[in-house]
Amino acid sequence: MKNNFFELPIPTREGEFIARYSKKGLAEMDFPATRPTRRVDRTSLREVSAASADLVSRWHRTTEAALKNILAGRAAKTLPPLDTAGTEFQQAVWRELRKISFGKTKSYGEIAQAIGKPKAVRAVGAANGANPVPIVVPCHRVIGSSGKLTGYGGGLPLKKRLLQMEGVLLAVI
DNA sequence: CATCAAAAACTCC
DNA sequence: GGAGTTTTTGATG
Repeated sequence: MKNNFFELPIPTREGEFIARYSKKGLAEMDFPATRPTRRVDRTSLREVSAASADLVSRWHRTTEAALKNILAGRAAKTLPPLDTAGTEFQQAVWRELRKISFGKTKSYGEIAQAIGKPKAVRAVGAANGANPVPIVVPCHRVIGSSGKLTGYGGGLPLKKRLLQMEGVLLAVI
C-alpha cells in the first residue's frame, strides 16, 4: 500500500469483491471479475498513512458485514463512510439511491424527479453505471419505469438475483 | 461530438 | 391493442 487506495478483497458467495478505501472512507468496490475500466485517479489519491490502517480495517469490517447481509437477502445495518468521487449530479443520484429502503425499487424517472430534474432520466442511468460502490449503494434497486429490469454493470442475472433475494417481485421479463 | 443501465411518442401491423 | 422503432433529453468522457 503506497500512494493508492487500500485494496481489500471481500470473499462472498458471488465471488471476490474488491473494496477500495481512501483515507476518508469507502471509495470504490468492484465486482469479482467485471470491467477493469475503473479509474481511481478521480479521487484524491493521497497516501493513506499507516496511522489510519486500523480505521480502514474498521470500515472494512462494516463493509464486509453490509455486503454479506445484502447478499444474504437482508438489509445492511450499518454502512461505512463513503468517499465516492463524482460530479455534483452523480452525488445527488447516489444519495438518492441510498434512500431507497431495502426491498424497494425505484425507476430511473423517479430518481430524476427526486433530484429535481425530471427529464434527466437518461443521465440518471449513466450516473448509476458510474456508481463506484455497487450493492452498498443500491444501484440494483433501480429499474425501468414499468418494473422491468434494464441494465446492470455487474450483469443482469446478478441484478435479478439481488432483487429477488430482497423479496422484490419483478415484472415478467 | 458520441455515448449511455431511459422514457415517451410514434410507427406499423 | 401490441410490438418494434424513432425522437427527445441531460450529463459524461
